[in-house]
Amino acid sequence: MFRDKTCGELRLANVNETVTLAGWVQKTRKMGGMAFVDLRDRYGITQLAFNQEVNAALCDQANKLGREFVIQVTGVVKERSSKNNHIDTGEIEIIVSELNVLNSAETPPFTIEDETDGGDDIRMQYRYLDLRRNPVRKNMELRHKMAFEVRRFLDEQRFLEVETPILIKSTPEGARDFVVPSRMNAGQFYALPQSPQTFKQLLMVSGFDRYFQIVKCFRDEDLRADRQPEFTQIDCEMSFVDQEDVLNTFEGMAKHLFKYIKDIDFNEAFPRMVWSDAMKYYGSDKPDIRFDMRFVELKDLTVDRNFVVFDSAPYVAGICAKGAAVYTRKQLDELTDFVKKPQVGAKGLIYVRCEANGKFKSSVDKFYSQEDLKSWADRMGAVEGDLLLLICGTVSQTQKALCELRLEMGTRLGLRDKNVFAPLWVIDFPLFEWDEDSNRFYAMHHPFTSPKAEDFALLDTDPGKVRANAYDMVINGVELGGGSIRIHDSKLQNKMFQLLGFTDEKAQEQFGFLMDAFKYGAPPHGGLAFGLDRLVSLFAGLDSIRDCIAFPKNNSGRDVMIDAPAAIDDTQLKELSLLVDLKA
RNA sequence: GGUUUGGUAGUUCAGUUGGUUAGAAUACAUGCCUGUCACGCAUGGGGUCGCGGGUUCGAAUCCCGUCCGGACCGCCA
Repeated sequence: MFRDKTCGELRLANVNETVTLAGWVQKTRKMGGMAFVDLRDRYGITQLAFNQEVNAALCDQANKLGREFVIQVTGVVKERSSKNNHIDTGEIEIIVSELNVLNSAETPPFTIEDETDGGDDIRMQYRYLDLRRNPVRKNMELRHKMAFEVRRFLDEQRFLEVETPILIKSTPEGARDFVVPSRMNAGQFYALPQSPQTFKQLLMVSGFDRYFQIVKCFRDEDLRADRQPEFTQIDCEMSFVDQEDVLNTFEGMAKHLFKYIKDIDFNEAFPRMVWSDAMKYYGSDKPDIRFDMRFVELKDLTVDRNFVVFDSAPYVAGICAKGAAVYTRKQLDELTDFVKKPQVGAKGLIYVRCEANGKFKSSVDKFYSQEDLKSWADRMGAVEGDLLLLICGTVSQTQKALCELRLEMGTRLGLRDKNVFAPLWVIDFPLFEWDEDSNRFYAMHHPFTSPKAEDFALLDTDPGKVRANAYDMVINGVELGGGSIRIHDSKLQNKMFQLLGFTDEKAQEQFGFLMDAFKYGAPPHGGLAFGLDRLVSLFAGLDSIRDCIAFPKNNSGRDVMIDAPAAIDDTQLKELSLLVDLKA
């Protein structure tokens, strides 16, 4: 046995016990006649004490230990004469009688401490060392605990975890597929699943009733702080349910996680917001409702004052930043620069300060009277000390820019506390999205999403107006999960494929197996999928999902530790019947 | 594909208007130190200033190209 105790568990109660510990050398403090070694494992740090007078040879041996050496020690637990209340084991230390170096270690390229001196790049290259650090390890522990609680909750709800294949078929809709060449079927390719969507629907046809899977999904798209090419979904599907059932079940799961992970009780039901309102008031389908600052339309109050910018814009709207009238010219210029960044895309920013005695100071005083400005302020619910920020342009441009500005102001005004959680459901998404480039409709969610029954008639007349039985769970402006009630009727599914521009042949080729399955008694069903990585990073207050993934990819989709992706041998290529043309 | 920002010691960074031998902190090594826990003190080693080209008497610094990171837009049913 290498050890009988861990480095995190010894207390005053253990004094005089003889124990054996094993772990890594965090730090040595050489005091001449004595030496202290901090021994670290997953569970904590325990101080080892050595004394020249007690055992000179052992003390010399301790003085030779380097950072991250792996050692095993045996000794007696003693109360410290000077205690350290910063660590759990700070009241005791081990008077070592036996020291065994299990393995030496080269000096690591960065410090293995909570506040490391290593940058992101080097930490990723030596991720196995980074994972020794408390903050990273704690994220992995949280992830484990959350996945565990998800399984516990869903098991109690009689969900069945079923594994679905990773090597499947490429589909043209949606994200780009990662593709795997088949050796035995020359010239043919598997695709890795973007989600187990069709399989979970088939499981409903199989009568599995309630399915879930914590599963890796793959999308070959550019990365972001909250997007990795391979990521983990909590994928769920239920039969004989309507939208209300699905929402209630998974609101229950979210509340379960908040309760058992963060000890937060949500007594109220999560608010529901229809998609059109989310866009109208927040300019986003994933609004951060930790703070209000809703958009207010002002077009009708701004016309006919010879201000061409507003007069020529189809849409004028603003937000009211509470207490921000104190903003200086410099700060306002910063905000103007912010909205004019190409990523935000506004042409400019109009401000109105609500000053003392009902006076207004604005960047458009030349065009608008105090009464005009007051009418804006009144509609926006502004009071003395508030700052109005207005943007104009097309509806979609303005919504996007104002959304970014709203979030920026929320951050600046300290309204986005990471310890406050504001969940909601966004519902009634449009079924279709028009794509200008290809001049056709795309499914906003996916082609299996059912239209709302009351909008059936619009399918033929005005497909763009059809609403779907689709929903997203949004917390603090993060889309954590989404799903829909599916189509379970093969005729309706055929119609959807038609509207999406599939020929019968193409639909049969791509999804024939699903259409066939629907002929054999498909139950009404629906479900959703949560992003586990996002859920964990939200709970941990992380800036990037990378921090809760053990071995993540970098911004360019590379694993810098194992240096993947990489070229493969010609023999491998030949086996796979592949030719590489880098110029193509 | 685009916007933006960075690359200088093992690591994190500073480096002014182009000008002497490129600095700091930390890590590392050596010595001293008997209650440290961010131990302390002293000494020391450590640099292809990402790479290539150009301008110049002179380039870490300016210009062009290129490679590699970060954030974001497009993209992500």
